[in-house]
Amino acid sequence: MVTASRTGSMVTIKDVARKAEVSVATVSRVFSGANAVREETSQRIRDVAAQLHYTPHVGARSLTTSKTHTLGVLLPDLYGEFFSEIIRGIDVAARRSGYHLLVSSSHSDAREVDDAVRSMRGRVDGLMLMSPDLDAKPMVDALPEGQPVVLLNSAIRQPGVASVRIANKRGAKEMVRHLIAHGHKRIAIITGAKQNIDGEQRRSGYRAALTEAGIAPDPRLEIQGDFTEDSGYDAGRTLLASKASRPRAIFAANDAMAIGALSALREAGVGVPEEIAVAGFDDIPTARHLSPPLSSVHVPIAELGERAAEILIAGLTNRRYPARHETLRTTLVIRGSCGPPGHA
Amino acid sequence: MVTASRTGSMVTIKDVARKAEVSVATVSRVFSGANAVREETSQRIRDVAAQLHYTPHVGARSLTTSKTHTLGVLLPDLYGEFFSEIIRGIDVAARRSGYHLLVSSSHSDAREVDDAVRSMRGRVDGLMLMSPDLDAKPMVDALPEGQPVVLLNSAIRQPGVASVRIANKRGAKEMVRHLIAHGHKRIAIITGAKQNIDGEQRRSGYRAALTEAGIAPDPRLEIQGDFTEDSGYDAGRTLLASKASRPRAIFAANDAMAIGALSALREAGVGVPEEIAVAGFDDIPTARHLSPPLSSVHVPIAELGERAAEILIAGLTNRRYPARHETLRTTLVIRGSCGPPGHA
DNA sequence: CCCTCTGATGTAAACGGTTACATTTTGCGC
DNA sequence: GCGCAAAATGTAACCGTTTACATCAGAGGG
Repeated sequence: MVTASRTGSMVTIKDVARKAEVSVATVSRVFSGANAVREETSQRIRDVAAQLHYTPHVGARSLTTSKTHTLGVLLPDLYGEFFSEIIRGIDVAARRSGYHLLVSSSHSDAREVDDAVRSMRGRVDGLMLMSPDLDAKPMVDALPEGQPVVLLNSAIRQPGVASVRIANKRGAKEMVRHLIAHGHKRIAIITGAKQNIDGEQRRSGYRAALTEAGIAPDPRLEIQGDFTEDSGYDAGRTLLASKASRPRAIFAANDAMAIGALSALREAGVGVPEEIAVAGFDDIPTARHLSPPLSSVHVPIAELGERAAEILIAGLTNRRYPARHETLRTTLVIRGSCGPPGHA
Repeated sequence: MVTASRTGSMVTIKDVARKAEVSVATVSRVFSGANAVREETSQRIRDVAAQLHYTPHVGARSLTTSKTHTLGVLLPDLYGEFFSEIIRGIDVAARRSGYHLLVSSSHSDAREVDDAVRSMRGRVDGLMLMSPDLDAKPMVDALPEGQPVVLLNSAIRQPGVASVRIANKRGAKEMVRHLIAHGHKRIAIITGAKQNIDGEQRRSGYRAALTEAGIAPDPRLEIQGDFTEDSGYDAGRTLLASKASRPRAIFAANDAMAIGALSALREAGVGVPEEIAVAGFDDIPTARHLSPPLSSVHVPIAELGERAAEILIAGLTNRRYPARHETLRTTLVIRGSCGPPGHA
């Protein structure tokens, strides 16, 4: 077996040029798809290249062309179905246009985001930044001037910066409306992590629905959660404990917390939905396998990533493509956990 | 607001050098952590750089250093909890050592893998390739000579090529043994996709357990699935249909199919586990929320990715690090779907 | 004072490609 | 065969860094 002279000493365009007895320019033209090279020559070069196992060095190429055909993805975390779906959506759009993905996770503060962004300089053509924290402003301000970027589920909405988000408030409002239509008045909410824009907007939708129906929001029915199953469980127990103000329905700001709450109810022997109806948000795959199957607000997560990538790529391809702001609609998914089917 | 002269014309090391009235070499030394630069000079350069918003161009740097501090990840797909967990595990190990991740998905045949590998030339220091197909050999053969690589869940096990895998056979065997210990003799299996190494090994473990217990494998009890929930559902119906050979237990080669089978059983009014016990493989998060909670073989997915990354990085850091082959143990997770607790 | 040595900085050649421009071939009409 | 435009190829500068080597200034020894 023929091995390259030394590991790591890869064959370059020069080696090919020498062996094919042409200049590097000609070889380059063959591989960068330029036209003006005779078929005969082209073939010879291709043969030599194949024989030598030559592969163009993409890094070097991008240095001159200043195109990397790579998209940077900055996520706060990589945990759970939510992020994996986002990435999948991004990947779908990216590969459709021949882009690669450079992913980077756990960016909690502006400092870390800045580091990540710097470390991507010269490696990506554009960035997709997910910053669900309410104080995302500094992160965005820290971005380099001309950096093409699309924000995902971000609290901020700057004129020049494209963004894609979920219609959280609207979705929450619809779900709570549905619960109200079932005749419930005492509806509790398990809120999301403090400082999280999604959680905040969902809570806001919850309140709006109540107000709309003339129901005064009761602070005792708003339990602070943090999007984890455990916090949902705790919240469920808290709600059951208060005899005086026990709710008839619980709206959790995400499915994980709804699952936790369901466990608490089951443990306490409380019937769902007969005694207390439960609904979640996100519609993760697990939701429909629970018993009772969990009603939820379906979020098109993959689509969120896909649209973000599409917008970014559009802006890359066509400079002076306007910075769009898109909001993706959710859909209500009613299952057994919030009442008998066909009741509302 | 001061904008760079033109979008895309980023500030380079030369700009900093000029403004700080030093040579580019000195600036470079400051940013690449070299020592021999006077504190006073260094500070001045840092100030100018900050003022100019200068960030080193990582791509250019890696051209000279031939280090990219990036790991390439090639996956067959990006769908589902399995892959997201893999990536998360890889990410954990990568970021711990300061590496970035370049991910690329949907590689079904050798040709696509080859394309992806080529497109990563010069962009990554090493590769992690997941190729669960039985005919993965050509993909591996197509890899460039000196390319550092770690194989994930691969069918092949070449001397020079590091790999990390799951103890599929052992895990399956343990689960089937457990079912046998429950007194079951007629145990069916819903197998994984043809050509998939994981599925094949799990089936093999199933047979081994039966043989070990002196039970002759019955071909009618081996139903071909493809890892999807739908195929599990179909398999479940098929198994119920055959009156003569209806099984007492069903072992699905993954949880998604077990979920499908459970639906089929529920639909048919068959009691689980009283009439038919069910067990899966993978132990996805959903498993414990099913009713009855699904017994499964827990696979340390994130750990799989993490170990792969660690091995790759070790090989990168320390050339002549031997090509390791690791096999990760699974653990049995017994829940309600295969019998009353404490019965075996 | 001069010499040598050391530490700080500059010079210029890589790294592996692309591409404007120059130069050589080729094909074609006459 | 000649002239000329078009096609094919070569030359060399450049992309933004790093780094071996050269240079230079100042310190210390004699």
